[in-house]
Amino acid sequence: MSEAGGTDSTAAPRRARTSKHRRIAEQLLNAIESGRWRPGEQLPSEEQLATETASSLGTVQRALRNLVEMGVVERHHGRGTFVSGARAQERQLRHFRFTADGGTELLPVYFNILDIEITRDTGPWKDFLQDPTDSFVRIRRLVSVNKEFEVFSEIYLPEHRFAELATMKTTTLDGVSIRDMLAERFNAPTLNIRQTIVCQTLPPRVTRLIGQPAGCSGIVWTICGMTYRDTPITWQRVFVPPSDRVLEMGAAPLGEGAGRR
Amino acid sequence: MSEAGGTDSTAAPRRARTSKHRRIAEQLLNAIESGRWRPGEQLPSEEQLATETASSLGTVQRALRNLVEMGVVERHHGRGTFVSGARAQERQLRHFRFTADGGTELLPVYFNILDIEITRDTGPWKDFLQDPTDSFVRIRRLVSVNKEFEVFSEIYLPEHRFAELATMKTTTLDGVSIRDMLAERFNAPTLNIRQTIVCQTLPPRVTRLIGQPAGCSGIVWTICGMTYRDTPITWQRVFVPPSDRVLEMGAAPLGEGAGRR
DNA sequence: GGCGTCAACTCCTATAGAGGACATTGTCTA
DNA sequence: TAGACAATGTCCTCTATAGGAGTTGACGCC
Repeated sequence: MSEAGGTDSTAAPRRARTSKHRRIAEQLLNAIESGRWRPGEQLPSEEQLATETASSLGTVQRALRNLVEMGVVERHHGRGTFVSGARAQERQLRHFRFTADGGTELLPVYFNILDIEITRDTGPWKDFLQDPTDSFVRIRRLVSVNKEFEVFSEIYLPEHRFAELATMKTTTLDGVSIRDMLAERFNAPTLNIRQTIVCQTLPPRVTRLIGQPAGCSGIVWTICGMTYRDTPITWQRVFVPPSDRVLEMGAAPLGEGAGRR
Repeated sequence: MSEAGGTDSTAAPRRARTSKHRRIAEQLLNAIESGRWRPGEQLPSEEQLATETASSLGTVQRALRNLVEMGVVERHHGRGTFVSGARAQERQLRHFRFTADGGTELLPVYFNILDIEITRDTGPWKDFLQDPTDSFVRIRRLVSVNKEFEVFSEIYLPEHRFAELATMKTTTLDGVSIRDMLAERFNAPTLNIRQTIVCQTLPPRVTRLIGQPAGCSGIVWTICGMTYRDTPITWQRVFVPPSDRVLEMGAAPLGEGAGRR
């Protein structure tokens, strides 16, 4: 693990403030975050990590189990431990999706980028994203849900980390999930979210865009996205017009066996 | 553990289909579910459980850690392991709450029961609740959010388990959180939920009740509640009129250290 | 009574080791 | 060539043990 850089942080300090398995998890998290292993790549084996961190197998296993819970890595019996990729769709689905009635059928969604710009506008995103320069990348999109109705979405990201986005051609992002792209190209998977909803009259600029009558009520849905270490990365606001289609907000199943019956 | 009744389910079967720590967790879950220990009560110590289940400390600890994640028990260093009570408010708050803008200030909520009845009506709740007799207890309430606006809520519960509810005086439930009551009186804490929202014109019967103009749009919010073993217990539909107040849908933090920075 | 000390009880962390189960790969045989 | 087989690498489970750390209550002392 010494490649991870700097002093060996698993060395027991004079007065350990955290447990060893936490330190190991923390250290692996650092390495993954810094791109030491890319999404989909395999981590060293338990045994190897144990010798590298001078700890026993059980301790390493506990650290790894913890990372699994956080959604950072995946473990496969007999194969190995891998950095969770953007392909971990189940986790994405967990967050939210549009479904037909009953929640059985998942509706397809098509993205269409309007613009990508750097803005210094202030708003609720400023407090959440905490960009040192108070400058943000804003992506505005029209999202078509099953070609039945449209939804307007704007995403704000801290410029100091995602400035590169503003230089990208909008066409390269068309049809792509922003979250997948952040995970793959910026090593910033969305691991956790906070979301709020409000029912309000939609602003005229929005109703015009999504082809709804002026003064129409709708849902204003705010999604704050966080990556490793609960670092805020996205502040997204989605304007949803009235419709029969159901918006499903998935809750995470808890515990090892919470999913099964 | 032999008090838990029946054959000792921790005995290793000829061909173990699950791991021992899972069996232990399962068994403790059964005991808690059947009221062997009430919410707030203390479980036997790790050591005692280990001898009772003829397993080692580490195995019992793993089972207990699992139950903690599922929200079934709480452990306190130096004190013991306790069945999670309805007082585990953090878990409740995790689910959803109304807040003032910014999500900082939590708005108080006042319940007012309209009626409690047994119904054989069919609807989406039928598929979810799976009552063998297709009979349900329905509780309808008016909920005042900070005395600013009102919300209409109807909850359906399977009759075979909650028939007793229909015999209760509405006044005994006034002002009480249904979820807390289910946890305390029926030993059925809400451990997990699935929720969906739709923006639609509210039905006239609802707008009349909550003092909104006819034809008014609003959020129809459906919350499916589950208890131990993901057993469905509540199907709730809430009608929320337009307002500036924010509905916050909490997501569970994942992993042991997901909360900290 | 108030206060400190101590013992008992609890959970928490960590170790070393054994064996099992699953996946992959390469080799050998029919 | 196709299939059986073995070897290897990996995670998974479980055991037994040791010590540390937080909590509580009893006891004795001032």
